[in-house]
Amino acid sequence: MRPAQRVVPAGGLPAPRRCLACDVREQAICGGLACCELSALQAVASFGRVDRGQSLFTEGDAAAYLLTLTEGTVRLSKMLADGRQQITGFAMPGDFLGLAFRDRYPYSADAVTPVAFCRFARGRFEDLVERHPAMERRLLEFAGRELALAQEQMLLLGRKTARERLASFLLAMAERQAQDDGQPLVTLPMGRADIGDYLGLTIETVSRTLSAFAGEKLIALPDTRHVALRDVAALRALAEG
Amino acid sequence: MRPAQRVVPAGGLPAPRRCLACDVREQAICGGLACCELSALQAVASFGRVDRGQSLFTEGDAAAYLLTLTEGTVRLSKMLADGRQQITGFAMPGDFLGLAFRDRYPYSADAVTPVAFCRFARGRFEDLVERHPAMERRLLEFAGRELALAQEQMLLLGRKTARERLASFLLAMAERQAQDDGQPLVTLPMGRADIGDYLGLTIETVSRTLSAFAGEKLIALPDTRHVALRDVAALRALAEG
DNA sequence: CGAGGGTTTGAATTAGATCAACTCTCGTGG
DNA sequence: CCACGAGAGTTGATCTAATTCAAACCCTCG
Repeated sequence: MRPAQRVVPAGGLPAPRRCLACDVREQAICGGLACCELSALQAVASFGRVDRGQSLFTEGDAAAYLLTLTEGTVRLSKMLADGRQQITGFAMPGDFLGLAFRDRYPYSADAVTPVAFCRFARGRFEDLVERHPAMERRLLEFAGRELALAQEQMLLLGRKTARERLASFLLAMAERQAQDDGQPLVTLPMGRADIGDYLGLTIETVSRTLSAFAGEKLIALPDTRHVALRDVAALRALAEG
Repeated sequence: MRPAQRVVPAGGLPAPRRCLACDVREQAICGGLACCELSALQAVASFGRVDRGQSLFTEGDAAAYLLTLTEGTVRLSKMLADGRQQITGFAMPGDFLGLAFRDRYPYSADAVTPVAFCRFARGRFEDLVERHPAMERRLLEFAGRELALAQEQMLLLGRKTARERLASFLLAMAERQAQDDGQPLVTLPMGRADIGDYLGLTIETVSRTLSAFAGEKLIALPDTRHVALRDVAALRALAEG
């Protein structure tokens, strides 16, 4: 893991307007809250940024803060004693980090790109949640979605082949970046190593499989950070077995 | 995918006393509720049983009911088009089924042993939850725990070897059956096929690995449904990499 | 006693990992 | 401006853990 986090105080908007101006408010837990709830939330929030490669928090640390991601991509990962790691997910703008509500973070969160976030002190956030059932409902909704994703990923990791895993991954990324044109162009914010650690594969297998897909005209690889899905139907058939 | 569920109306205790007499109330979502909440919950509950091998619900079905398991073991699984399946978890007494709160069940639930449960119609349950924030909090707590378990399982499926998976599984089962004596005797309610589908392995690999553990005196196998953990420390070392 | 499920054990096969070499890109400094 | 080096990605050859295929084995139950 790289150097620790250094939270940069936000410049820009004056505090009272910040949440209302937030791009990701509707997708985030802040969405659908009454305006008094929103301002209560804003009162316990602080805004921050970290550079690519820096850590937001580390597995096993005391869980002092909960975060809503507003810009960038974050890698969530768990590690074994000997250094093998599994990425359990990638968080993107609007996602909430810290849903498990445990004393210690059960996974690490590292910035894959430059990242901006809203940070809530855990104790104050929990008090707030206790007083506002609407927030609790919203969190439960988020947790349910996460849980369904996690179960989908277990199916992938336990039973799918390398080709099926990559096909599933590309389709999931396309869906998240949802521009529903005929041939989606997916941007990969993370490198091959992170894709491998997410799919339970090695770098080499990821690279080989993508090359194979390109050879079969299922995708095109204009550069290492972009994938054009040329045959979504075939990819979907692969992904579902 | 055996015959469908047939809910047997509960005999036994008269309705008003049922929840108060329930063995699993403290572990289940029903625990820690005020007594008025408990009786509201009881009002929308019906009790049922199914035999081993029967299905409680199937992936993709409309999610009409949510359940609390009171006796027995349930297998939760997702399937690919060609029949490969991944078991995402085993539910035991006190566990709640249906946390994802989606319109359709995202996985199937099948009885591994004879099973008894409390069943709540989804709509009525959600109304109830809306009116009782304490229940919402309790559900969030359950969802957080499930999420942490799912992430742990992703690490297992993505990065652990067969030996490490089996060691982790045996320790987790021992913990769940928590009788903290020196050499825990674990009962396996499920067969080798289910263990394999849970750990992302084949029946043969499960069987071979257990035999190898027995050969190394890490465990003893008095019969196929029981495992005595003879060297917990070594198993733990294995499980953590 | 014999049939049938679940389990174990053995031999052959293979998907993906590992080890290794090479390429490409990009940023730095001579 | 170009040489250089570092990091990321690709490609190739080999190896291996786990799967697959196959054959017992061993209970339980009619």
